[in-house]
Amino acid sequence: MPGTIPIGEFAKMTHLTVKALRHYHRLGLLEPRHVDERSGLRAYDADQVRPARTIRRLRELDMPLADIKDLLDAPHPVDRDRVLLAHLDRLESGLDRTRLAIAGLRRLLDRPAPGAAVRYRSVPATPAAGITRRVRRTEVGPFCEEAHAALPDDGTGPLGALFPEVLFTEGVGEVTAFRPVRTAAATLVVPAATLAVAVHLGRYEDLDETYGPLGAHVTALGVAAPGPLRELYFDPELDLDARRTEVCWPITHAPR
Amino acid sequence: MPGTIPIGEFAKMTHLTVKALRHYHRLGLLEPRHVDERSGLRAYDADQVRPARTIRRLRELDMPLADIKDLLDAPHPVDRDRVLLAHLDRLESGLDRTRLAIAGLRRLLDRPAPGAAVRYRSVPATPAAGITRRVRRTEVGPFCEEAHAALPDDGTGPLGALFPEVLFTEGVGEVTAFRPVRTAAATLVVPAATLAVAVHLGRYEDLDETYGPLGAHVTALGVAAPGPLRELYFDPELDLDARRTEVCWPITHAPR
DNA sequence: GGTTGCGCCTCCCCCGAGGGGAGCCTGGAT
DNA sequence: ATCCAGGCTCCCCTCGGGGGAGGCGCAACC
Repeated sequence: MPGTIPIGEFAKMTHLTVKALRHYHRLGLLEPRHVDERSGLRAYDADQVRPARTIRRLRELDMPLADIKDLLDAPHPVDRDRVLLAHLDRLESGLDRTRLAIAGLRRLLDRPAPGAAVRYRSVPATPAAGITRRVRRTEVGPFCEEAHAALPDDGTGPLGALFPEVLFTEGVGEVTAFRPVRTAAATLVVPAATLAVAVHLGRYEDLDETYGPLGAHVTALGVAAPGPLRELYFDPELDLDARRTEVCWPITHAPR
Repeated sequence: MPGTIPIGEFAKMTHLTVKALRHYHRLGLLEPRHVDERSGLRAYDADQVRPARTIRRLRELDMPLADIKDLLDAPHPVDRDRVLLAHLDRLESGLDRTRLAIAGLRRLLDRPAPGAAVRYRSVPATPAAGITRRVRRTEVGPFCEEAHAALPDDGTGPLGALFPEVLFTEGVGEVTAFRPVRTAAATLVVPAATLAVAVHLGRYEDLDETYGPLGAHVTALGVAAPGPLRELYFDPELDLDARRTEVCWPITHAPR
């Protein structure tokens, strides 16, 4: 006689609420062993307690239900481990993010407004090897790292990236990671521009600290121009805190 | 001339999306310096970049917008620190939760089904000192700890708690933390009951591992009875992993 | 024989922090 | 004259359920 445990009893055994159990049923995550056709009453079996407990533990790790489903459906323990490890990686990077945010917050509270030394520069159109992909702003770091690693280097210039304005206004856009190369090896042309440039020292995650003063400077002078922003990375191999990055904001002309 | 930076420009400076900025405006979290009455166009000022960055950092810490508002509105740095520390505590406890979940998951994957040794026992109505409060299941641990610390002890019996069925089925209910005392000092009576009892060794957070087999046992015998479940805590002063807890499930009668 | 009341059901709306997109307005460039 | 960029509002969607309304069937109680 399959399915003998009513949902309320099952809830007590698993410490999952009735609401949650019905939700998991609807999603096909944990189907009661038997559902009465007339009344719709759910009936569970004792051997479903373990999967239910697994779900509960994974939810305590904030794993999305879709991933939990994948994990439970995976027939092979290897696949399960893969999903699990992927999630633990996510947790880990969330932790990193938290640590960085705390560090940034501390700087924000401790220091007064830093201000930025801004220079102006006109650059010609430059042939480069590059990779373009539509990414969210939160994924820019990993994308650039990956893309830059895949680019050739013939010593023509530093690594860089182009960020369209929509990336900032809408949070997603076509980012181009590039490195200048001799014309023969180029896959794209970094457009000519007149730029206001500020130097950022430190982690890439803290670049907003330089964008603020730079942008304020540019708009205060009324020389802001449309077009993608760009960043140039001079010491990607150095320690996180020692990296020098140029942030370049398009302008119509160098003031005065 | 207050308010000169349009929202898109401000988004580039702060790395907040236009959507997010409008959302913060609606909530009164970050009001543009100026809003055109006719067109509704928002205009920000350069000195709003810093508060915006603060918001961004706090959001990276998953602080709720309401708390961020409190923090920004707090005139006194002491108040700010209080809100901030409270949030860091929350993060910390979230981390604890994660660690526990990982440990529980490991046990779940490593060990086969543990099974539970179940005994039966009838207990008489017992006078006790107790505290009752409506709590969510996730807050049961802190509540019991706090309540038990406030209860008198005359050596009559071990600490315990009563959990109504709705606590499990709906996730919230009136929990009673108690300790048996001589009649004169009693504030409530723990009701008489016939109980199926299983012993749990280890952390309170892992008690569901004992509820499962115990409940399965009880329902398999068909002797489940209505009424609150109870737990008795024998070694609350021992190390987390060494604590002995009796989980008591109401039954109609001891089988055979 | 009513009438509670429990345990279960479905259905709908709600949260938080925005994302996605439709549809409109306005100003500047072509 | 037309197009587009960039702004606006409004509405629906996400995810993991919580809260509650309203209904069904069964058991116990008066």
